[in-house]
Amino acid sequence: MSTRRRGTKDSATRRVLLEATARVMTEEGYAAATTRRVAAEAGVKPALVHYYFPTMEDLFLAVFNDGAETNFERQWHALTSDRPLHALWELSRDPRGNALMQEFIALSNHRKTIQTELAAYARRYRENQVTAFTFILRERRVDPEKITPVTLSMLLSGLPRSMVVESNFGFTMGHEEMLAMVERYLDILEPPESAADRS
Amino acid sequence: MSTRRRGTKDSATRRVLLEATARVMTEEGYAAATTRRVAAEAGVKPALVHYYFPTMEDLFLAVFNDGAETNFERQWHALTSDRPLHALWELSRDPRGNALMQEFIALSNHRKTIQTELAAYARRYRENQVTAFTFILRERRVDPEKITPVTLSMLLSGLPRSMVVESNFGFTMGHEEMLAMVERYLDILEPPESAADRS
DNA sequence: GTCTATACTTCGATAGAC
DNA sequence: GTCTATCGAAGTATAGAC
Repeated sequence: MSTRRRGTKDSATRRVLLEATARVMTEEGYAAATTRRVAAEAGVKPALVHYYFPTMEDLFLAVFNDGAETNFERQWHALTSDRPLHALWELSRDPRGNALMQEFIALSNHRKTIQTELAAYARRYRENQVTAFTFILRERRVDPEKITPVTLSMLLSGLPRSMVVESNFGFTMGHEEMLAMVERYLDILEPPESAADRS
Repeated sequence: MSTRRRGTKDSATRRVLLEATARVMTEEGYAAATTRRVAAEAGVKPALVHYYFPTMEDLFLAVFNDGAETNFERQWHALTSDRPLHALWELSRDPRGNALMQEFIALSNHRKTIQTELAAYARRYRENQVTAFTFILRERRVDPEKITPVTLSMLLSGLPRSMVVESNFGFTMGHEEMLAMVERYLDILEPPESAADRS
């Protein structure tokens, strides 16, 4: 992260640039997010990009943190909802939050700074889930031999993630069947109409 | 795919270029696989790359098909082994076959031709598994309410895939626990010493 | 048939006018 | 805070020498 002078943190233009970059990245891949392309998407001149973000790395990191914050908020909403497991499953199936992170994962292959941020983000995200799941599974008296908080977390995140990836290149074989199976399973852990509200 | 004149299919230089490209892609990401970088890795002049592969797209497609073939061979070995489920799980956990495909998935975001190839590859790969699993699950009398061939296939591929991705950016929280859980489960379907050779 | 020299484009980034 | 002008490096691809 460079320390050169730059625009204020709450500038409207800055926001426009962040959103333009995220849009380009999700729709055309991170490699398409060039100074010129981003500027065009934001409706400004290329040099202005470097006024707000001295290097491309600064820009990518800002976009990442912005997206991470959004994802944490969504996660919070899901975890505090009536049926956290169902809500989380739906959230993970949503291509919106996934697409951008997918690009950062790819980008992290040759940007060490992104790699560090990504690991910290993933850790916090999983920890949040594990904390919530510990309560849920304990309350449901689920046998730890069958499933544990962290394995459930990995299942409910990893599985939809790879399904979203497959959908993105037009491959959906087995998706519906998986969907039905997972929902049957989640309905056992979290009955539909809170019919099984045990003490 | 361009139709311009190019080197013979079995040229040694061609092979060197394919392997150099695969190496650069897996180690530094697809965006690093540029004409110059690949040439340097292969120890040839940049322009020679375009003699064998008129466009970068031609090169990417050739590398993809090469890797796909390797993966199909590995899959075949796993599916025809003593304990296909265990072998397949190990195969999917292997970063080697995964890393390159991961890059092509990212690349497919803005290369339509890659996208098409990828979908065809994924389809064939999953179909192979589903065929084998149909026999295995039927033989084991597994309740289709619990797991079906295609869902098992998705689990045994998607889960390790997202674990490999996480490992790549240095995040392994829960991996060991998941590993232990899956192996316990696989041991039920495929007992260790073929102790349960029924019928 | 194999490789090199080179054209042309686009990249990130900066200096300085407004 | 935004724009014009421009730099050197790196990108793909081609024409033509060997």
